[in-house]
Amino acid sequence: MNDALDKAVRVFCERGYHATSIGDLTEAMQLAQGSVYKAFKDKRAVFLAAFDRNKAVRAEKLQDAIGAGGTGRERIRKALAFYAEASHGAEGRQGCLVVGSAAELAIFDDEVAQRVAASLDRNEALLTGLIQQGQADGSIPADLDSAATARLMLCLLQGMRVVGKTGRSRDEMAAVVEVAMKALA
Amino acid sequence: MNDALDKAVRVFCERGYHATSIGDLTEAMQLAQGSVYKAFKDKRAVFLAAFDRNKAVRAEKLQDAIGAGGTGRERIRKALAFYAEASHGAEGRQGCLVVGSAAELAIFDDEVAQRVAASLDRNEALLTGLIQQGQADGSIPADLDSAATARLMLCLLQGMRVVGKTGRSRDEMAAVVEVAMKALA
DNA sequence: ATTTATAGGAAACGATCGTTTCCGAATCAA
DNA sequence: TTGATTCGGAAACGATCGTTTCCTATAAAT
Repeated sequence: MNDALDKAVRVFCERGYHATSIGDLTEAMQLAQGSVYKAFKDKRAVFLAAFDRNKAVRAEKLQDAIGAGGTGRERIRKALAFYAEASHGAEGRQGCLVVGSAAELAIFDDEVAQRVAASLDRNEALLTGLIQQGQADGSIPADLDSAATARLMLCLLQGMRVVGKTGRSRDEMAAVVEVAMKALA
Repeated sequence: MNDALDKAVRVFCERGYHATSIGDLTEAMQLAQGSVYKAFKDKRAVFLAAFDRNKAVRAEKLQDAIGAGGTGRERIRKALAFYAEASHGAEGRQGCLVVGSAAELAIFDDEVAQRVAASLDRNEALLTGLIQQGQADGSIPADLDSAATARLMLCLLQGMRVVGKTGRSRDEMAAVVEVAMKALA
């Protein structure tokens, strides 16, 4: 089922919610229409499940990317690099489900809006934690505003995914990461 | 007609392309269906016209915001503040047509993709110009990578519009701007 | 005043969508 | 082998969408 949801995630990323038909989903998930409606109440339920699945997968990959060791500064760089990697080439063009959901559904679907906000808040909190770790281990100045800096990083990450939809190169995005590290001065 | 297109822009921002019906457009634009189809070939043509109209309006407001005088550094700050202002409260929730188009249409509509890329490129070039002006007037270090820094600013601006959809306060966004200025050190 | 052009608005079209229902095939238990 | 249960897939539903057409009313022009 998770495999099928991963396929659904890709379709929803590429086409958005309203432009993906049930046929698109069944084709991508390799399930019959009957099976889809047996497993999910309706299209929206598939979307919400795909959203949650995507959130879990991306969160795990992000945790793997930033690792357990290293200074807070190094781990911040790895987090930025992780998003840079997802914001170029084919994966960049595929887009981000959180960004797409924020743009398409956040106004008219409270439940989706809540999940989008929760995803962003979670990322913001993770960034804040990394910054505070850096301030504790001395790799980031103690007088830095950790909350505002984490918020800047959050905006930057989401923006990279937007800009990445227009087809940028890995080097372009990697250069952005290097400049962004100045915010930790 | 520009008034009507401005209304169309708002609807497309809030609902996205696929979720806005012709009825939504006629209601917002205060035009009869017949009039819409007399002025535009189809819904997509309305969208493209609205996109262009939005681009012109926002570009003019941005130019007004950054002004003609001041150092490059000051004008960069004004540009960032202009986007911060658009990324909080009700206007923030309304969203950005460029971001929405990038997420929803950039993959399956080459013409829209081209316009989205052009909008981003234009903003990136404008930021690059402001940075280079700052390097010329001494308000920004000469050894700074103007291209990469402008790209970072572009990602940040688009990201602010994404995060702004979840309802942030003016102060939160203003604080991001202050931190972002560190990238010009 | 008559004609012409224009905009508004209703109606109807084909198409597509999400959803439900139904039936045949396959799997597994007894 | 028989029976029950699950799953795939086709068909059909009502609804909605984008689009076209047609008719009326208003205003401009002769």
